[in-house]
Amino acid sequence: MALNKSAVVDTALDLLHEAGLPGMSMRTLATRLNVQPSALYWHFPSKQALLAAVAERVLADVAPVEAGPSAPDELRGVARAMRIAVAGVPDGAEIVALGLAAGATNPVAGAVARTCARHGGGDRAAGLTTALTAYVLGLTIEEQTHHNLAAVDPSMPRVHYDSRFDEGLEAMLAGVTD
Amino acid sequence: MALNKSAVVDTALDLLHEAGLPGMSMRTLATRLNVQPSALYWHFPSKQALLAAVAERVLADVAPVEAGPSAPDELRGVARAMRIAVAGVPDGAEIVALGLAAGATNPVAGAVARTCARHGGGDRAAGLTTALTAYVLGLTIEEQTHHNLAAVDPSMPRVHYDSRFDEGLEAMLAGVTD
DNA sequence: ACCTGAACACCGTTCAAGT
DNA sequence: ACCTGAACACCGTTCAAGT
Repeated sequence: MALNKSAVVDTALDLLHEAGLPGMSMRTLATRLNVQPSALYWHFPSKQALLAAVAERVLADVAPVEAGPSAPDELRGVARAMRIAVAGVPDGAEIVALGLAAGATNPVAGAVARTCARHGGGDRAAGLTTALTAYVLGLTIEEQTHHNLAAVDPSMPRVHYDSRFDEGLEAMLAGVTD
Repeated sequence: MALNKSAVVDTALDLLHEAGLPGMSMRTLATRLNVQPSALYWHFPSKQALLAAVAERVLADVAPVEAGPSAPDELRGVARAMRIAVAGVPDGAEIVALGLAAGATNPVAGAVARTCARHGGGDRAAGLTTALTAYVLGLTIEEQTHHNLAAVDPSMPRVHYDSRFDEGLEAMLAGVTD
């Protein structure tokens, strides 16, 4: 049975769930696929390109947001959908940041555009997309890094990122008056 | 002349400015310091601990923000000061995210607290700190990753992150009504 | 077209031993 | 206390050669 891109991405996601990014080397990936490491380079030009493909898979799993009663309600839903997809795979936030930097299409952009079409404020769509995306990725990168550090050093204080995420999101949506 | 922590951090920052994170290995660092790689492990328990110390140095360079006429004005200044410090060193955003995850004190927290003390809204101080910090780091990580990719593949389309940063920041401060 | 085998040029980290 | 020397167990990537 021949190797192909999507089988490689599948197995990469398996390894990520088992041991995170440090456990997913081109060599462990090749071993899992019963192939030599060099075989992967026929399908992907580099590990970064492979990770970008993983990022696109993760982004494809961002749940669509149905129409809501207000713009803040819908945008809250968009941000949470992005966070759930990205936090669902170990080191997923870092991988998705790489993917977006490499030019992957950001599903938040379309969702924000639809919200602005329904509730107005289309002139701020680009800014809102940047703000929500960078916020979700920034906080989740910190969270997943913290998780990796705490796994090695259990004396580290626990931090509750889910409630911090909601707090920060509400502050963003509320804005600052004066 | 004996080695010490701050000399190691100094030289690490030199190497980061010359070649970014990929160019700053424990081995290149040791070579630059005329020492064996293993010598570094007397001063720092791991490379991550060393990078956390680099992060604290970067965070110490966040410029303090003077009192302004309004809360949004001050918070804009806080976010920009954070961005300037972090974007000023190659791969600085990723390093600072690691530092914060490891427990470094975030200068944005104090600055936001002072702004809330002056202009009110102290109940949102924690949320605003989380929102501004994660936003700055998230966008700057994407930017610096994009920069590293474009250095290897010059056919990549350029992106202007400075204007995107301002757009996203204004959207955050404005908030979403309805 | 797709993969093997073998190598190249690196990594972070450990640890006995020196001074 | 502070560092050397040498090793261990890995990396990503390349490339001739096979099928």
